[in-house]
Parts: sequence; structure tokens; C-alpha cells
Amino acid sequence: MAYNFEIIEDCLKCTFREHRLFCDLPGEAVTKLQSIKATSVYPKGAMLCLEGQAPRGVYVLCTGRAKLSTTSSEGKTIILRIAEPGEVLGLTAALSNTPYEATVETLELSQTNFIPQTDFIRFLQEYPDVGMRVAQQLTHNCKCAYTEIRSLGLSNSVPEKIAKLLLNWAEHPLDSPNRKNSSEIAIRVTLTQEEIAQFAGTSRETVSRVLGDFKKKGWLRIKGATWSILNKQALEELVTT
Amino acid sequence: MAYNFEIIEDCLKCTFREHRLFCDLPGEAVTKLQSIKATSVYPKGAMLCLEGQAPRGVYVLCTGRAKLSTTSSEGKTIILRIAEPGEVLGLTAALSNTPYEATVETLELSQTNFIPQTDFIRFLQEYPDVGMRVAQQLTHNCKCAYTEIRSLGLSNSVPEKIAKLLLNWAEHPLDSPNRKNSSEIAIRVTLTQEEIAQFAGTSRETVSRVLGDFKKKGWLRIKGATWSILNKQALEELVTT
DNA sequence: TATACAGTGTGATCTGCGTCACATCTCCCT
DNA sequence: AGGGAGATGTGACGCAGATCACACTGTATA
Repeated sequence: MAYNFEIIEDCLKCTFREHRLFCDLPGEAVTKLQSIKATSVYPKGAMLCLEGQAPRGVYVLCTGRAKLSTTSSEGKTIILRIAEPGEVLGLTAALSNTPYEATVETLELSQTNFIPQTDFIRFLQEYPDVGMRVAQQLTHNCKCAYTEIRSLGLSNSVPEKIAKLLLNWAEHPLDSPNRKNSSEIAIRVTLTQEEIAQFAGTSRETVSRVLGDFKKKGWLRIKGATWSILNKQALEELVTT
Repeated sequence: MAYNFEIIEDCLKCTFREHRLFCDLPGEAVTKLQSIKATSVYPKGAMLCLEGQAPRGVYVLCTGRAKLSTTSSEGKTIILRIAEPGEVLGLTAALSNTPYEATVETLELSQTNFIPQTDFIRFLQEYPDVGMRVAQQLTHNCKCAYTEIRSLGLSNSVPEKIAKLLLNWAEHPLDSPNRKNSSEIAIRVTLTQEEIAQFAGTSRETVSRVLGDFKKKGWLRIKGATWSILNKQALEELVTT
């Protein structure tokens, strides 16, 4: 077993299954899914889809997280969202048979189940339940996109956008060992400042300055990939949307 | 008949039906749709949904166009997209049973078919074909949102964003009477400069200046609601995405 | 132990465009 | 016709943040 990483080949035995929107299907459907999927494991930094490519199929992200981004012809990149385990990626492209809208890059060691486009469409038509799950995933994509639009279009300043991001991430905090410090929220951030800049639609230098400012004000502590929000309220007051 | 406007009460007799993604369903489904829908006609400027409201159901936009927008607590507004006839509005909210993501305002005299949420969900479960259509509409929403994100996040300047908008609109040109002037593309623009500013995430004054500049350069002619793109190539050269 | 490279911190400079302030201009409405 | 409101044009000003330039850090590679 490469990577010292447990591969889950059998969906029926997957312990996450019932928590996963797209996998928590009736047994018969999962058996079918099982027969058309191909499991792979990718290291950090692997590209699952490239923006503009013809769709080959969809990826169910079993474990790990992935970054969806789009790039201008001038090389400027913007991050659309970070996909969490359980999401189905490449749906829009596969359903409408148009090129992938975004580039998908794994942020960590990840397992995926790939389903070829034609098998997926057939699967979708055979099992009505699947349609509902697909709709839910698409709904989620739309909501994320709208959040991003609000962030890009309605914010007054970069500090506000970054505060928004931090607060957003703070909604899935780490189980901090010292939960007693109730005011402190620990989160795990594996993005570089460059990537944060792409998320907020700004420049890397500005991100550095803003984070430095937050630290100086005692609102934030950064220790490696573990960031602690020390003053949530102050960040919230920065946000106007 | 108020408004001097023909109301299409009977979906089966609707001449647009077969061109409409959501209405071009098997006869049985349309009959069912017919029984759960309520037809209304709204004047220009009517609010169909308000952002943040609990979902009541979905609206099929039979005729007319509508503006989807979202507003910050400070009153800054951004337009998400313009919905065309045939679109289903309020889908995301109805499917996920979360508040409407956007405010929907008619841009012209419009007819809609409203379907209450519970009826809609049941309809969706009964007719698998409907699921496919719903997925297509959601896919369309996502694509529009991504386009907007690219416009807001990847553009280098406001002139570029406005050029993008114009070129976008130019994809659905008017059947101009003088088509012989092949280089000239006529489009109908009913948005105010204020609304264009909201679309491009900029200020009204800047829109005025940029449009003035395009006119001065001979790239654009504006006569009331009819705009003519005189130099498409020049606009395209402004666009980097 | 050196070397390389990705990530980060920070100053100096310059500019696009947001904002305020006002002057038209174009439609309604009575 | 006339007046009022909404839409548009245009000048002046200031500043947030992009950009460039470089120093510093940490951690993989040879």
C-alpha cells in the first residue's frame, strides 16, 4: 500500500458512506455505482481536470480536498471554491457535455472514484434517487459561486474579504485540544498566501500585509498550518455583507 | 385583457413550449404541471422573490426577462444574471429549502407560472424527465455564476468588464433590418447605466465615462435602447480572459 | 554543509476608479 | 405646457491596493 494510506475500494464497506450525499444511496444503486467506478489515489498537487478540456466523466472525491480554479489568458488565477470529501466534481461539464469549467487540483493526498460520462448519464437515468443527489450537488455549487460573487463584488476592501474567508473557514474548526479557551477558534489552513490572494481576488503582497495587520492587532495567531482566530468579533465587525 | 398582453394559460397550447427546456416535457408531465401551476402576469419592476425570504416555490418565466441580484447590508447591489424566457427561477432555494439566494425583479412585462414548493418536489419525484431539466437549469445557473466570477475576479479594468458584457449581449443580436452592414451588431439594452454598473461591479459614473469613451472611439452607437457595436474587434482586444 | 527554491515580510511608487458635486437631458404625469 | 423625477454627462480629488524590488525564512535536494 503506497503512501501509507488506506484505499477504500468497496463502497459498500465505506464507513463514510452514510454521511456522503452522493454515496448514501439505496443498496442496489451503490452496487451499480460500484461496477462503473474506478478508484484512484492522487498525491497532493494532482490535476484531476483541466479547464477547457472535453468532459470525460465525474469524480467522486472520497477523501482529501481539492481546489477548483479558473485562469485568464494572462495567467491570473482565481479560486472558485475548495471541494470537501464527498463532493462530485465535473458535474456541470458531464451533464451539459461542455468543457470543464474549472481546473481541479488536489490539495492533499486524495482518493477519488471516477465514473465515465456515458456510464454516469445512464446511471442517472436508471436511478431517480441519483438525480436528487446530483441536484443537491449542483445547488451547492451555485451557492458557493454566489458567495464568491458576493465576496468579490460587494466587499469594500481586501481586509473585509479576508476576514470573510477566515470566518467562513471558522465554521469548520478543528477539535482544538484546549476547547476551554472558548473564545479561540483553531482552523487548519493549508493554502499559501498566494492561493488566499487568488481566493480573495487580490495580490499576494496585500494578503501578507493584511494578515500581518490582523496578527499585530491580536486578532489572529498563525503557527504553521494551524491558525487561531483570537477575536472573532473584531473580524465580524469588518464584514458588511 | 389588461396590459394588451396575451396570457397563455394553457401550457399544452403554448407555442413556445417545445423550445423551452422545462416545458418541453412528455404530454403527461405537462398535464400534471398544468394542474399545479398558477399563471400570473407582472408589470416591469415587479419583485418575484426577495433575497433571504423562505422559499415558497419556483417560477417558470414564460415571457419577459428578469434581473437576479443580491445586495449587501450597506445597500450595494450586484446583478447575478439576467434570466431569459423559459428559465426556472428559485430552484436552488426550493430544492435545498433555504432562503432565496437572490432578489428577482422583472425587467419587462412578464408572464410566470408559479409552482408551490411541495407540489414541485412531488412533481420532480414523479417524473424522472423533470429531474434532467432541473439539472440543466442548475447547470446553466452555475455557468452564469462562473462567468460572473471570471468577469469580477480576472478582469484588469472596468473597460474590459464592460466590453465583456457588450460582447456577451452581442451573442443574441437583434434581427437588424440592415443586416447587410455585416460589421454592425445591433442589440437591445434596457438596463440603465446604474444596472450595468451593478453587473460589472463598478460605479455608475465610471460606466458613463467608459461608454462615452467607446462612443468617442467609434466602437459603439447608442440610440435609445438600441445599441450598435460598430467595432467588435476593438472590444475583443480589450478582453484578456 | 552548501544550494536551491518556495513561501513570506516590507518599503516605495504610481494609478485606476470610487466618491462627491453639480450640470444637463429625457421622459412622464397632471 | 410646465414641473418633477429619474437617467446621464463631466470635472476634481484622494486613496486603496497593484506592482516592482528586494530581503528574509524554512525546508527539501544534492
